[in-house]
Amino acid sequence: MANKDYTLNQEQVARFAKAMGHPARIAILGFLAKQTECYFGDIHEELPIAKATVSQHLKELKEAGLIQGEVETPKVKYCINRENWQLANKLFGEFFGQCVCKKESCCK
Amino acid sequence: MANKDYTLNQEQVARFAKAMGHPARIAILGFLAKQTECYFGDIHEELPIAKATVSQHLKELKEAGLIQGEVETPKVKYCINRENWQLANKLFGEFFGQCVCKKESCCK
DNA sequence: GTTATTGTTCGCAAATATACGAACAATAAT
DNA sequence: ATTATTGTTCGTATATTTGCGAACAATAAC
Repeated sequence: MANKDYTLNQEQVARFAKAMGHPARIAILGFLAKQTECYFGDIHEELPIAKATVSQHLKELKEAGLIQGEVETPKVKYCINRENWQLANKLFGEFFGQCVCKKESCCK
Repeated sequence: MANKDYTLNQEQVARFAKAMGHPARIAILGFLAKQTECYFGDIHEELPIAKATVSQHLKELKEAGLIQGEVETPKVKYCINRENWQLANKLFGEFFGQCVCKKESCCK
């Protein structure tokens, strides 16, 4: 084992990836990405899961920084966190772009 | 709840993302992406975890299709699965690109 | 003050994920 | 045949994730 520990970049990419690692959360993000109107109820209607579960997924996405929410009593409005969305886009782009295997395979 | 179920695209993105949702696996992918020589021992040396755990992470990455391995007794050579790497790159690019929040925020 | 609406939080159960050491498998070297 | 090298698999322990219904909170409407 070498110098141990992971870089901040690796941790950040993994954090974003982990948040995106469930179809329901991908569906939520995709839904939010396509609009500017975005209430909890609308999101819930799009998904085949209970509202408690939806709320939990939203919480995880929020903690990962990919979305944000604001209360408009009695509703709650969610949307993409634009800044972190762009950061994630950049990090994933760099991550995939670093592969030397663009033209030739490594293994056979 | 609407039409239920997730699309194949959503499932695939989530599957790739889930596989990338751990710093050790991000480190492994990053390491592999930068070379054409890539034996288990080299990967293990880069990581702060036991070989059994490394082997397990490699298995997950292989099952997700992001890497592939071939035995060169007594060693095992791993590398990026070029085809799926490019697919992942494409899917993530499209995913992040679909956001309408490129120039204006949705929420305040 | 009830009642209705909209979401969140709590408590729980079941399933997965993470990590490790020990045992094992396959070959090569002695 | 023993021994050494390189990884995988097994068994196990612990932690996290996923999912749900029920209870709760915050307003608004009556």
